[in-house]
Amino acid sequence: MARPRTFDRDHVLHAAERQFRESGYNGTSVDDISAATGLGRGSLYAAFDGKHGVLVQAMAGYFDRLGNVAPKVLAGPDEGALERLHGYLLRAVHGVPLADDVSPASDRAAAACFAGKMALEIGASDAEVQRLAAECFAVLVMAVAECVRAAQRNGDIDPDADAEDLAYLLLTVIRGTDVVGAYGHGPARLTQIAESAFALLPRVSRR
Amino acid sequence: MARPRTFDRDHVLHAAERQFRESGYNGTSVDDISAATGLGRGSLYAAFDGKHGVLVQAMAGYFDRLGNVAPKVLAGPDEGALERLHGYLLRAVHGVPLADDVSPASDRAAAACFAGKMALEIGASDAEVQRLAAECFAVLVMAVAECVRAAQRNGDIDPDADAEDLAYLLLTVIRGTDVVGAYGHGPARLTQIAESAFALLPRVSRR
DNA sequence: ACGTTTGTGTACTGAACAGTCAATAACGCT
DNA sequence: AGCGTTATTGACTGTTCAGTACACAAACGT
Repeated sequence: MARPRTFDRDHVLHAAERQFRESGYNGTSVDDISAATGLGRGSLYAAFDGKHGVLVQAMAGYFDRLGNVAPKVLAGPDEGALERLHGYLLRAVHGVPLADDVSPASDRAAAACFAGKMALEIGASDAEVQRLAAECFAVLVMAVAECVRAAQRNGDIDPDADAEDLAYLLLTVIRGTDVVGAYGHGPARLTQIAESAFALLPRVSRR
Repeated sequence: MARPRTFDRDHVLHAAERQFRESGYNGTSVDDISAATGLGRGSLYAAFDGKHGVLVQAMAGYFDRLGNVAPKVLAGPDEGALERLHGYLLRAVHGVPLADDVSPASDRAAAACFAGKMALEIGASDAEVQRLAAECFAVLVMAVAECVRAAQRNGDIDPDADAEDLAYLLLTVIRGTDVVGAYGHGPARLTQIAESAFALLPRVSRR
């Protein structure tokens, strides 16, 4: 009955996300978003309600992908849980888990957590962004904690350890590598950090 | 022979740092800096060469404080090294080590590493900021690694562990807590994360 | 006491900004 | 084929921005 939109909503939000990643929120103008997505200003306002709306909806899209991909990578039988955790840690540090469309040579900018970067930049003054980012993180904590519990059941991780605490710690390391990566350190150093964290997981009871 | 300046340079840079912390670089206008420091635009340009100059020199000031305080907290005899490491970890997570002037109830915004926040926001497009932030981090890595080596000499940490790797890991955790804090998590959670990291340090050889 | 030198405050400028609006284009239904 | 509905576009507006220029104030040497 009416004119259909000529753009793919998810594709546009993904392009906007890339732009926000590259320049930050305050460093990105509406014209930048327009250029990155190919949409005119009017369309952006009609479809997403302006700059802030684009950010919020781009974060929601990121959250959806995250909530689908990360638990899928981590969930599974108890036997391979430790190995899945290891793989996830290494991939997360290099931004692979979400990079369904990123070239094999994953770049640093794409690796850093989008939600984390936005939360650090404007989360203090933007409650909605902070809430979205916190939700993102909570989903990851649950997925990692469940994987840790699986590894505990399989006898790979000390059953006396608190699975949720370990999950928070591992994800804090991952978020930390985003910052360390921003300092200019290369993938080799980040891999080293991730491996060190993995190696320190409590493997057997020390009582 | 000429009129002396009426402001204290370090005090002004510190006020500007607080403003940058609160609003980010792109979210802070020169007028904001002017209001935060009490200096007029003209004085700011004459003394610091504009917004970018203020940032760079504020980061340099931060770097100086960091380079003086952190090694001082960590250096010392081998016997107390592990305890100093523990104390540093907890303080860093709550922003105490640099808070010479911050009220006892340290706030989250002041805790996050200034250099890390700036590097994540504009480091990708500002080589000078990235370099300064990386220097900051390098100083901390050296100080922490030296403290780890002291603890190893004292028999508190597994001598087979690579001290530098452990230092990178611990500092990555600290930087990670800056992001986790931005998600809105309280000091209790951050303390928990820091304690978990400390508890996982390799205490005895496992060969 | 005066003049030079430097710090300080304010008014100004051109550019960039976020957001709005009216005109146009494309589709499905009748 | 025509009409109503919705997407799309690009120009427009008022505001804010970083940076500059200029006038004034203060201190010291002479």
